Amino acid sequence: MTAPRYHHGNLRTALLDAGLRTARRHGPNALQLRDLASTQGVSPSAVYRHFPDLAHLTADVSRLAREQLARHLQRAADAQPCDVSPGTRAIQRFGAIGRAYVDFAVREPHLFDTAFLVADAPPSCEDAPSAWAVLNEALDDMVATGELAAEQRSCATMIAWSSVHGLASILARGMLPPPHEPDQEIEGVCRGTLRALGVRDVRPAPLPSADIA
Amino acid sequence: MTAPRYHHGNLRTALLDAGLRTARRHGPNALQLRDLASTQGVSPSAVYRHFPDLAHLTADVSRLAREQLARHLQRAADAQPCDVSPGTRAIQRFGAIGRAYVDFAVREPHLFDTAFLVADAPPSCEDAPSAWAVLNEALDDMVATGELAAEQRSCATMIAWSSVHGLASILARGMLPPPHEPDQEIEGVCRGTLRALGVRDVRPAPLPSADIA
DNA sequence: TGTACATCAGTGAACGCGCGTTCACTGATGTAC
DNA sequence: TGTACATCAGTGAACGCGCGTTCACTGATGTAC
Repeated sequence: MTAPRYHHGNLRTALLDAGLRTARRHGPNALQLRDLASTQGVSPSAVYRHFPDLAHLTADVSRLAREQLARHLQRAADAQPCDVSPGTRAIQRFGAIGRAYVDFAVREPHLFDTAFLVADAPPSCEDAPSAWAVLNEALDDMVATGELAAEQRSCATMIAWSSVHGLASILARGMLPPPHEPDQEIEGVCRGTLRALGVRDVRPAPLPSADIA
Repeated sequence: MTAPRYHHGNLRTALLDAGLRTARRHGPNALQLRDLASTQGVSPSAVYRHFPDLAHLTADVSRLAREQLARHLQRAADAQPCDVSPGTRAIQRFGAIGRAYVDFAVREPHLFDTAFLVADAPPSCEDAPSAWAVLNEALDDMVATGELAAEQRSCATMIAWSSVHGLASILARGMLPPPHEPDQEIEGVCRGTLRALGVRDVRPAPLPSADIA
């Protein structure tokens, strides 16, 4: 146990991490300046050494949530097997990303909400990694391997993102009237997305469900 | 001008209407009990004659927002021309509903947020009309006219709802990095949805943009 | 190597606010006889 | 047709709370000479 020191040493990062934990457990509305300060054993005003106000802190917590999502997507894509043709692999990676997106939302609904909250301030830097980039790289790979027609490419980002983001939102917020079978809905939507893009129906290999946070 | 009476006469409805206006202008987080009471010239405690607490009031405002959405969808479907074959008409109605869904979200983002907020209490009654029902009737019509294969029917609701809800959320919350051309994204996603469902690519007739609220 | 000093990163008390909710109450309404 | 009375729908004051933010301050750190 380290004794509490006058200088925290890493307060900014510690506040963001604590904010991410709070948001994950209780949703983005639970992000409170005084509360976060107290989790670090620090007075409320200390926060103002590192953030102009709560809105900016919140915006960065939101960004961290998006980055976690992006890493989750990237991991899912990278976990796909290599011992298949490049085209098949590209499709499998794409499918894995879509499923991981929904998986993230279902398993961490508060974090998903946090990632896409409407912020009152801009984040302090750009998303790194960026979920948007992960998706687009996967689409580019499908074009490169000839699995996705080039003339479909410009609409493909929105077609894929919309369907998967919509499904994720619907499931995460419990908007579906029961009875429903989430796994079937997910498969149905993912296969539908492939048809929308005119891509072969290849399913990704199932993954061991890795921890998210 | 009617003089303020001791008995309001219609306070419950008036509070919900005021709540809907507030939510529309400032978002669901702006719904405050004291504020709503004061818009009706009534003391805060009067609200408790009609609602157990703010959460229940909020849940009903959310329901009203969903009902407005449902009416907007129904109007769009009903405005499609009749002088075409039943199958073509069914597809056009379906397309009109999807576009109206996105149109609602883009033109009334706060109302859209309100419609799908995660409520702490149940609404006092079921949605009437219900957007879910409007969508499913349109899909049933496409099956009835032979435009949608019966074996696609079970997944069709989620395929359609997901893509359109996702696009609506993305546009309403300004999540798309510029530059973007909303109208093109909408057309792209709607046509993609038809491909996902294996339905002929028929576009709905453009509509005069009616008032929403 | 020691020391003065600027700078950085905290403290702690207070401000001002508005929130949802409760409580004992009173004014208005409608119904039974 | 008038009147007593139960019921309904409000009032108004207060409670208790916790929030974000500001301010003058002090303790710790690191650098120049």
